[in-house]
Amino acid sequence: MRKVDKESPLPLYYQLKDIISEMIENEELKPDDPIPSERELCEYHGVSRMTANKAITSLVTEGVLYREQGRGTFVARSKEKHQISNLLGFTEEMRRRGLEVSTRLLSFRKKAATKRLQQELELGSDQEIFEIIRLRSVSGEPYALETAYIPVALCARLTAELLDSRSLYDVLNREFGLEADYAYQTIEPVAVNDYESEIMAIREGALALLFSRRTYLRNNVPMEVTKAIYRGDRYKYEIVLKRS
Amino acid sequence: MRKVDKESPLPLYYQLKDIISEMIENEELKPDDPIPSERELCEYHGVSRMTANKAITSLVTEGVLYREQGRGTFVARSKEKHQISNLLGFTEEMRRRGLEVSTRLLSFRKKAATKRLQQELELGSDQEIFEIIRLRSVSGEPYALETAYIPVALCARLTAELLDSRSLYDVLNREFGLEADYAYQTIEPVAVNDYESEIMAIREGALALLFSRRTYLRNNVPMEVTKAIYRGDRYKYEIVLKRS
DNA sequence: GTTGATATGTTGTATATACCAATTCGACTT
DNA sequence: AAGTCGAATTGGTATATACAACATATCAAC
Repeated sequence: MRKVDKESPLPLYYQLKDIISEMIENEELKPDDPIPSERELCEYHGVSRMTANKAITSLVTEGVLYREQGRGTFVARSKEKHQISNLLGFTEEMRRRGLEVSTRLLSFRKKAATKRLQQELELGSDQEIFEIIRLRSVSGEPYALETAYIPVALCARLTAELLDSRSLYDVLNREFGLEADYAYQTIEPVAVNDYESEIMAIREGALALLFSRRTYLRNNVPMEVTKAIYRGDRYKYEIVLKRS
Repeated sequence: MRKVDKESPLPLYYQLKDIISEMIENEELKPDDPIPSERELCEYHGVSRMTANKAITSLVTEGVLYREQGRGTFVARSKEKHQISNLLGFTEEMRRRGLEVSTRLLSFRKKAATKRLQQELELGSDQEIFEIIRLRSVSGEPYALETAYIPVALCARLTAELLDSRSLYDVLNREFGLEADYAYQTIEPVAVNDYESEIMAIREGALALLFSRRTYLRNNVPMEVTKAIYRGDRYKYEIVLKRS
């Protein structure tokens, strides 16, 4: 094990954190292995126990280690698996799972916002929105019907051509510098209606999930409102819940 | 300002955290207000500076406060809007919204785990599980039907009486020291079946959401598997998505 | 063999103290 | 009026120590 450098300007507890993290990355310490006890660490490195304690506490709050009183401190199982970035568009989400996705643009038009959309997007009564309706498919099979509403003010130069081959999030990000920061989403069970069943080639009244999402930019400006119908027989929504 | 209670079994730093959090919630301290300096806090409460420091450090890592060296420690701008604690049991979640909730225990028994549950809970073939079926109501109206499976090994002393008046998470936490750390959850649309429709007093075939959840402890040991049916006409699942 | 006390090791919390580093602000100088 | 210096205040880090709470192994007594 490397030792801390007392001459370094870096805090001792910080160096100790690095040393332990490094040993885990090098697999000198594997998941569920006990790390040296606090007393061993402070004797070995010539620091006080509080300093070792601080380094370990920090790694515990980061989820790298876990403690059990009276037993010791152990390496947590890799968290990578549990980290699902859940602010991805549909395309990115599916690609992640290694599936071939395609999107067909069904409708693209500029229109006045309804009262409800005005509220949700925090718009004045004279501001227009884009309405973008797209059909999502995986391996050629329809999967979801998505309608997005975006204030024209945010991306006036948006055209149907831009959306033709690329994902909405990608276009908004690269062409207009719009980056989603957070979103509110609700999920409800619904039965698909006439139009939806025809488009998605499923029977009318079949089960589906309705996702209603409001996405915001970093400065808390609403970026888009999306209503999406996902086929219940193909799609299962997965999320990871974490303790505060 | 309330003072810490030296006779309390709760750690001093923990009490101090609560006191500061409380003052923020009561708006005695508003965003960007400075909180008392560490030295003031330790004199006022009669604790050492390290203890005050520990309380503050903890709140800083939680994002409640932020520090500026040489200037002081300040209340962070409210994250509340974006912070949905999504690892709450049903009871806590509804109470947060100010609704009156009740739970009726329909069934409580010890049984052998199915193959599938053995896998999900990482159990050996001889290990038993508790099956807990509960009906959730809001204002006396049935709302959700929840079936939880928990390894007997984790809470052998669990009884129906314990669950009678308290929430499952509360009992597991306080009586057995089991604290949920993270969970995987899937959501699907379903039509309620015969049994479910009768219990929940809705029409057979009505729309509902099926939540399947696998909850883990901090050491990545599976704690419970839950299948819950939520009435679609009453329940809308809300989540907040954040950028990585 | 089982039980129970004891010793030892672990983390959890807390104190008292010390010095360092960044900021603020007033007093003083120019 | 502007700049400079230094004292005071704030958080940042570190030490040495102590006792509590919990877990586990060991060994003696039954």
